[in-house]
Amino acid sequence: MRTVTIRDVAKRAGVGLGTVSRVINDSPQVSRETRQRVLETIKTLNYIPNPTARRLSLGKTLMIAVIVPFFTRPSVIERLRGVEHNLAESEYDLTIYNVETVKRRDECIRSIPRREYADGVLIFSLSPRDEDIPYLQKADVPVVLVDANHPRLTSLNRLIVDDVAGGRKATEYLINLGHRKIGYISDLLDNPFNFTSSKDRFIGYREALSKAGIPFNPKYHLSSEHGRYEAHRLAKEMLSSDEPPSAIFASSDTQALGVLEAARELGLRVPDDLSVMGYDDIEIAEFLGLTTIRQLLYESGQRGVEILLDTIENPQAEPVTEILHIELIVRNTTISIN
Amino acid sequence: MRTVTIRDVAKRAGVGLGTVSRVINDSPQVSRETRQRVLETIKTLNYIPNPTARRLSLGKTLMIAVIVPFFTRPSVIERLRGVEHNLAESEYDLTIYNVETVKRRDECIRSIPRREYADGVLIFSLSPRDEDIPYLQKADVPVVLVDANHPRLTSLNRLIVDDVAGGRKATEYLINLGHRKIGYISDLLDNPFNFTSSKDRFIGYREALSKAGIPFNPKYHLSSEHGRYEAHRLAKEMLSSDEPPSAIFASSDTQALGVLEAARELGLRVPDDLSVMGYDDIEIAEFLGLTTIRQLLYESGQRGVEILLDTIENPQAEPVTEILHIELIVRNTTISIN
DNA sequence: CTGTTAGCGCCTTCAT
DNA sequence: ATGAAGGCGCTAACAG
Repeated sequence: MRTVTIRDVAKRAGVGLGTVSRVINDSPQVSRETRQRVLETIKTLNYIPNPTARRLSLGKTLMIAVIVPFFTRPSVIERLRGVEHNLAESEYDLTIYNVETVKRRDECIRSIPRREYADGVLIFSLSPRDEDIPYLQKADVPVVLVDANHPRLTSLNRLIVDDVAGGRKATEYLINLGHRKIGYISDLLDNPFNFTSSKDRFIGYREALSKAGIPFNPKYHLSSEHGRYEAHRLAKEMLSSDEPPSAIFASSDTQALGVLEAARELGLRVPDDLSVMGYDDIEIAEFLGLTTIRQLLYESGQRGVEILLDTIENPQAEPVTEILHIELIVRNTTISIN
Repeated sequence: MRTVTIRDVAKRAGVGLGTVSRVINDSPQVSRETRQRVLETIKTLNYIPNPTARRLSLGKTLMIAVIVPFFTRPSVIERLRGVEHNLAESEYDLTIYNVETVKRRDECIRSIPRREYADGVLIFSLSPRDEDIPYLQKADVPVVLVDANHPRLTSLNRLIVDDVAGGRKATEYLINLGHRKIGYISDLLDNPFNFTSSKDRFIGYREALSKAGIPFNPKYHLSSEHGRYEAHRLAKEMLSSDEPPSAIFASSDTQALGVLEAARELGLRVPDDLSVMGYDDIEIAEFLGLTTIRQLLYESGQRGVEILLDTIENPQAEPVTEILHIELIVRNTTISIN
């Protein structure tokens, strides 16, 4: 049972294989009846064009690659949902390059953005480092950085999240509620993946404090690997100290969950004894009534694809730089202590 | 800046392009020094073999396709995590075919399991229907059904979840706690995607009731589309009736969240006024202390890949049929009313 | 409108 | 050990 090729169809339909190709590709220059005949034998032979051969011949991969770190994190999934939505109707397939190690991060960033691998590449949340620049600059396919940035990469499309502003907004909100002892629990500020969001949010946090004349207390910043359990541990530590904070700002909703768990464990009522705020507004945040900073995750995926497809169609276009909108979502894990 | 091909390398290195190919593919029959020279020019030319061309020439796609419905649902993600984990080290790339419409479901099931598209296919949670059988039977690549089944498809590898047993287990547990009025909230039992889990769990639920001599009350079964909001609505309806249930079994944890919300809204305390149990044991279940039935989601993805890769290597092997383990996880949304 | 032909980039067999 | 040539299945340009 050999695979049916275009040649079989041509022979069976009594036409040249160019004609079959034309039919497949909806070329207008085929007579109605020939097309009909070809279509029929395609059906009876159960023929499907070989995508690999098409790709080679077209010189296109018909694939969009997305390089994402830890693709099972809720915030990442939300972005991917947006990507998928806008890609489903297109002619492109989606390949996901999941990055969970630094080695793989480097490999992906350096080797995937090439014509041989994809017709367009989305890079999520992995800000290029100086060493990556040359690879990205000579990328011969459209690239969109989403939630990632590098000042020198103005040649790439970028959807930037202003995490400094987000951190500031969150902290200012807590300050306005009367909080003075505000903890910040985050993942590692400096990390080999070059995730910058926690660091930027920290900068915003510091700025807000400073603007309000509140000195920064190093005891109020604890960090470790990302995760609910880790955040749980850190929060417990921070809340068990001599002078525990009255509010904790976690650098993601997932980590905020850990903070909530720690509070529960220590018998602290939220928000009465402790205000908690997260970041991202993932789906579960609403269920939990978690106050948080919403970033448009789903939309960032959608918009990223949009820009990518535009750039594929029109490679000469000026690279796009957009700042993604963020928004404070007040729910009921935060309370005024005035 | 044309793409560098194997020919450029050959010319530059002063060898035939066959030799370059041999070097790329670690053929032993290349002299040390020639290999060295080729390797060097590969590096200086920054050459990467074109995967599309390799695929065509090898007659392999080097891709594993996974067909999944609603890939952003937590339970699905968990399975995909397992897949990704076991695939990362292999030579295969992962393409995800996300199914959110019936049309797409049929297209994917019928056209993806072919040599032209992938070297192996995983199908998650989409049980084939009779009409799909011929397509699947003549699939010329290894296929693994995970959480999906069809009695007549013994030629395919299958990882089966015994949802009848799961539904029975959940219901028996509630009965043992003294509950007699037990609601079941689920998605549509008959649906065009042919998801069978809710229906099977319902069967188990009915079996358990019947075994305990409890007549089935149709008012205690409500169903609609899948989702937290939908389940919320159904639960509210059921709990607002004349004779509300003392326990509700939801056909997924996500839906159990909706039930919890409804209870909260109606001022019912969980578990004192209402016992709630879910299904799946997704990550958030632990955080919420939700009693549930755990299925090995992550492991099912891993095992699926394992079987797939084995079958690719050894296509003659007998198809595997395994029943995935389930387990009752008791937490604190359920209570005895004896 | 349609058949024929020359690649697309790589792998593999066949001589050498 | 290595070079040359044929072929993987398809598209597109060229004749007719």
